[in-house]
Amino acid sequence: MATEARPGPAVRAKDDPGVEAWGLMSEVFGANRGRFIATLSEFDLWPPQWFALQALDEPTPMGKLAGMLHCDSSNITGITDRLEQRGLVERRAAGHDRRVKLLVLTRKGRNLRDEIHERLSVPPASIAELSAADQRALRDIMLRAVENGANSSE
Amino acid sequence: MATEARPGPAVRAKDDPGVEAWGLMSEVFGANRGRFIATLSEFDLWPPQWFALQALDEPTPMGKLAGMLHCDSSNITGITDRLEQRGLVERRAAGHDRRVKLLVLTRKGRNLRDEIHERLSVPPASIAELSAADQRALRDIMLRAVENGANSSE
DNA sequence: TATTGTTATACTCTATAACTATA
DNA sequence: TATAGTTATAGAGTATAACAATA
Repeated sequence: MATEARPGPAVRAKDDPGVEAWGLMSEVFGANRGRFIATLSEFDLWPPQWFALQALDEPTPMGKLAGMLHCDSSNITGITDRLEQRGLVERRAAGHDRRVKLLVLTRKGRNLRDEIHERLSVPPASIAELSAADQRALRDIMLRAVENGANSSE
Repeated sequence: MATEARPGPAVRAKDDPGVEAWGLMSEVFGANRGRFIATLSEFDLWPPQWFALQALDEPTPMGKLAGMLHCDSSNITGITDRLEQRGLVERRAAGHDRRVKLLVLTRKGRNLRDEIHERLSVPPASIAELSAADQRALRDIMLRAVENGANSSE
């Protein structure tokens, strides 16, 4: 059996622009991790608490939030407790099913979410220093990528 | 003082391709979080352990690794303990300064790092389904971005 | 004196399993 | 019976402060 006959992913990577692009994107994102953590820490938020605030665009059952955060439902209890103590979210009855509790952002929670979102939306130097043409091209490609994601099964 | 006179970041965002591009990149990355966590979990690794394996390209003082992972040195002790128990890294004397301990990947650690890297390097559908031209353009733009990052102070 | 890595402490996140209350 | 959320538990990550060994 000739192992060279059918190149594996590691070999293909060098010729595959998609793999290369994804690797470079990961690098740019990795370089941004420090600022991300530092920003949340300024607001006394742990990453999962931020993910929760960000996910609560509309009243959301706790179990559904667990799915969005890719964690067990039991964790959502604690995360919610701490956000609720700070007055950032509320537990609300669901009406149709008395087992379900809907999480809702308070006014204070919405304000905090918007403030942090604005801070994190500032692009890092690696992106901000691209030429205007590159920035526009990148935006357009990413728009198409997000469309792909929306149509994907996952 | 007219608050409308000088639009803030939130207003600028809609006209700024860099901000838009960064926001969309964040969206693509966020959508990939589930696969990232699931992949590490397959190998019984927590994210910080993976970041450590990934950072250890060469023998590295523990304090320097703490800087790379943006955490306190005291955490590196525990993370290293667990990686060392599994035979993935080694603590080695530094020679010139007997306070310093260098962390080195073992053969087993290098193999595991390469295997995981190969898995994570597969682009998500949102990127893989872009046209060949878009993938090449994205790769080229990201190459310039990474260059920017390398030249940046941060 | 200052620095490297460790230990002790306290808090948060994480999954699993057992539980309550609903359905 | 099955499901939504809680509690209990144990292991992992996190920062702070105090410490030993070394510089």
